[in-house]
Amino acid sequence: MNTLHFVLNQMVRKFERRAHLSEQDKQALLDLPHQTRWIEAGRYLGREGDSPVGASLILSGLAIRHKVTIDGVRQILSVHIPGDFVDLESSLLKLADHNVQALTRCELAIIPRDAIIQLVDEHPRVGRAMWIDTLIDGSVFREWIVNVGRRSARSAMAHLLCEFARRLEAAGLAEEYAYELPMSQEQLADALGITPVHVNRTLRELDREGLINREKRLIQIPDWENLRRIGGFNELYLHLDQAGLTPAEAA
Amino acid sequence: MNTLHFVLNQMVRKFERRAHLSEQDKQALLDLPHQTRWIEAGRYLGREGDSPVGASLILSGLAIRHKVTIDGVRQILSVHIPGDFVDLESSLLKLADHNVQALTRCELAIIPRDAIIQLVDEHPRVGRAMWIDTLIDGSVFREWIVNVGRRSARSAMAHLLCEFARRLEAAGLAEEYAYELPMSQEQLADALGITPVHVNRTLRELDREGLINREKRLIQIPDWENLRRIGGFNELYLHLDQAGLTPAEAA
DNA sequence: CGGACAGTTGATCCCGTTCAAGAAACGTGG
DNA sequence: CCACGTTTCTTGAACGGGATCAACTGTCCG
Repeated sequence: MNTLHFVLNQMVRKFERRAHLSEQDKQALLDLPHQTRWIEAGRYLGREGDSPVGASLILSGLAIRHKVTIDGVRQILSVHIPGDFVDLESSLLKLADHNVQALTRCELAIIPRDAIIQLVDEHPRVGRAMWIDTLIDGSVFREWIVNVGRRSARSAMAHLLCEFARRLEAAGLAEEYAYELPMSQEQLADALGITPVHVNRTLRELDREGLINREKRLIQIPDWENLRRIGGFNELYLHLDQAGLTPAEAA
Repeated sequence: MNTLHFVLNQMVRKFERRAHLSEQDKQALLDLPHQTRWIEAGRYLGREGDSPVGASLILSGLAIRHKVTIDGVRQILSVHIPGDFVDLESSLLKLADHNVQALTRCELAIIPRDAIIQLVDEHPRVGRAMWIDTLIDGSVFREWIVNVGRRSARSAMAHLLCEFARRLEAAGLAEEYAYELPMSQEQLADALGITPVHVNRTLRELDREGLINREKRLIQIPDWENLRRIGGFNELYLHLDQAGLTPAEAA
């Protein structure tokens, strides 16, 4: 089984736990017209102000959403992992309000806008499952606001590392306490709303205190409970019961 | 015509511009079972961790969403005005991930969770219009991330004031350049992720420079173009073509 | 071997915080 | 209508987390 079918089937199982899908619903999902494509790191999948063309399901690799302020400072809004839809909103909103960019080399299944609209019209339950995707996205954005708005750099960094750990694990892509974080310190800075220099100091501090171990961009968390406490991380907002896979599915 | 019918009809017209609604769709929206209720300022409509009971349509007054960090600091996530649905997510997610609180005395139409689910099942087009509501919510959250993450206090404040101006005007509730902002400086601080003391200084500075005029909590904007520039405000993210009323409707 | 980029470190600066206290506005009851 | 407690707003002084600037190190890769 190739990556595409693997991810599509994971998606169907994920959606099934959100809304009761009929056999036709499931088949319609699997039959979605799409084009699979590899995208190089750094390439844009969509730009602010563009008329969007369609949604992309990430098959492998990571993508980010970001905005750039009037004076050229970037803020990363979210990081997306395989199994995530990015730009589902672009099928229903007229203009993209942010940029979507490949963080690493990515394999995508690109689904035309019209196909999504037709699917949700004819299969309301599938529409509901996708709507829930959007709702969970919103929840993650809300937590991100708290992270950049009210947490110290140290706490925000701990929170971010905890979030990645749990999301990657829930997607069946990593063990909870060890994963690769394919972001430069500059990109982490843009995610946390601080400077790269301060990211460096914050990471070293967490490392020195034994809260994380770093080996290049591999992160290993030897003291989850304390990292969780420092970040004030409570995974409720990830809605993993509806966003992730069951442990059996992830295995 | 009372407030309820006025707001419901506005909502139907708003939704009509998002998805082509049949007469039955529109009637089903108007027939939604609900209970109208007055809520005192400060009362909670829902708390983090609660099992949600249903969505609320704001008929009058303002409501906010917020979260509180582990060390007791509050971050306001959004401010909602009449015509907004709050907690639409609560109908589809199992646990509330944030608090919803009345900012002023509020009149609400509370719609039970089951009624919403049934409505969107039987009327997919209505579901799509509501989904778009969620998507726009998400867009506003994203801009909020930029505001607390990457803008100076001065710029963030200017941006917030611009956002309120445009949203209130689009809802037909204020002229663009003058409106009441019924928030204490402490609440503004929690929205911007800064301290109340600094809110005070920031507001006075904008005032002194002639970018805003304040009379108690009335804000008047004599120099829109400059305030917009300082805030880096670009209303694209509000998706007003789908979120607001046409000028004729707002009148 | 060399050039580019990511990571590291030190010195100095500043935006926003903290603490404190006074002034104004507001609601409430007599 | 005034007295008075409470909340909100305002202002000053000192402090600190993170920014800024700059230089150096390591690493990858053609």
